[in-house]
Amino acid sequence: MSPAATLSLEESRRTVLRAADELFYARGITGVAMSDVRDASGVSMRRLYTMYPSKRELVAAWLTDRHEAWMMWFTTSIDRHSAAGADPVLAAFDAIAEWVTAPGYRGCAFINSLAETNEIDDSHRAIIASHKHDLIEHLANLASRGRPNAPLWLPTALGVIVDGAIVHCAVFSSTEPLDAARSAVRQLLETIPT
Amino acid sequence: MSPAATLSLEESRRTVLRAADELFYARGITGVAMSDVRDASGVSMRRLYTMYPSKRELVAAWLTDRHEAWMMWFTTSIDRHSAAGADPVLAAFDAIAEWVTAPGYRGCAFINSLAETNEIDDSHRAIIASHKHDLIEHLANLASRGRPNAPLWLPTALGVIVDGAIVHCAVFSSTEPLDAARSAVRQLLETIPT
DNA sequence: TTGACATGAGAATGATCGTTCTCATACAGT
DNA sequence: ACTGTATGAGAACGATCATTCTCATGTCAA
Repeated sequence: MSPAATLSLEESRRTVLRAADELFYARGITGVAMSDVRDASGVSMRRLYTMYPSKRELVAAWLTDRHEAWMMWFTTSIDRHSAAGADPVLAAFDAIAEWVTAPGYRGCAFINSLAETNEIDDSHRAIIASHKHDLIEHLANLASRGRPNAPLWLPTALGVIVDGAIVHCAVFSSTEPLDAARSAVRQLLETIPT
Repeated sequence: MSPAATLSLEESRRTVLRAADELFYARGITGVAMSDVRDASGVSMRRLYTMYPSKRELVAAWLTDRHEAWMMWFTTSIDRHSAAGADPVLAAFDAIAEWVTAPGYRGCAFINSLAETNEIDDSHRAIIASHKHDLIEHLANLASRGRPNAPLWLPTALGVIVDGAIVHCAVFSSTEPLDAARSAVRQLLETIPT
C-alpha cells in the first residue's frame, strides 16, 4: 500500500472514469479509442489495462458509474425544482430542461450506448435496462405522492415520455419536445384519480 | 445503356440498399464494413463505390430510403388498424406493436444512427431530423381528425411518446412500454377539446 | 478479328484500434 | 549500494476497415 508515488489506484480510477465519461458521451463508444482515454486521463496504457482488462469492461464501469451519478443529479435536481410546491413529476421535466440546454447535450448516454451495442455484449444491455428500470421506479415514487390510485401503467408511461423527450430534444437540438411533453403530462395527471 | 449483362444500375441500387438496410439496422453503422455490404449484396466493390463514393453517402442513401419505406409502412399499417373505426392515433400504437414484436427488432434506425453520428456528418443529422419531422406531421394529421381545437403541443407530444415507446420497447425487449404509452395517450385524448 | 473501354473479383494500401510487449526507471527491503 | 519488483512511456503487433488499384475478362463498334 504505497501512500502516493504518482497516483493512487482510486485516484486513477476516478480520473479514468471522468475522462471516459466525457469522451464516450461526446463521441460514442466506438468513436473513442483506448489511447484517447489514456491521453485524456494521463494514465498509462499499462495502468488502464490493469484496472480494466478490456474496453468492454471499461465501458461497463463507465455505464455503472454514470448511472449512479445521473440518478444522483436527477433526484437532487428534482428536489430543487419541486421546492416551490410544484408537482414533483413536473419538476422532473424542469430538471431535464436544465440538462437539455447545457452545452454538449447529446441525449441519453444509455440509449445511445444501446444503439452501439451488438448481440454479444449482454452485460452492457443489462446495465442499460437496469438504469431505465431505476428511472421508472423513481418516477413511480414521484407520481404516487398524493395519487395512491394511479393506474398501473402510469410509471411506465412516464418513463416512456421522459425518454422520448430526452431523445427528441437531441434530434432537434431544441427544448420544444420537452415543453410539449411537460404540457401533455400536466394535462394527463389532472385526469388521474387521487 | 446495356439492357442487362449482369445487373442494371437500378437493380444494383435496390440490392445494395436492401442489404444495407438489413446490415445497418441489425448491427449499427460502425458495425458494418463496406465489404459486408458487398458480400450481402453480391455487388462488386468497384460498383459499390461508383454508386456511392463513400460509406457516408451510402449511409445517407440508406437513411433516405428507409425513411420513405418506413413512412409508407407506417401509414398503411395505421390505415389497416383504424379500419375498425378506432381512433387513428391509437391505431398508430397498434401498428407499432406489430413492428416491436417482429423478430430482429432493434428500435428506431434513425435514433440509433444519431447515436453513432458525430459532429462532422451533418447530412445524416439532417435526414434524421427530417424523418422525425415528417413523423410528427403525420401524427398531427391523425390527431386533428375530429379535433380541430387540439392544443398546439399535441403533435409534438405524440411524437415524443411514440418514439419513447419505440426506444423503451427496445431497451426492455418488451411491449409493455408501448401498451402503457397507448393507455396514457387514450386517456390524454379524452381530455382534448374537439 | 481488333481495339477501346467497362466491369468483376478481390488483392493492396494506409489508417485506426484493441491489446501486449519492451525497456528504462524508480522504489522497497536488505 | 544492490537486487527484485512495479510502473510509465510508448513502440509493436495483429486485426479490421475504408478506399483504391490491378488484372483478367468481358462487351461493343468497326
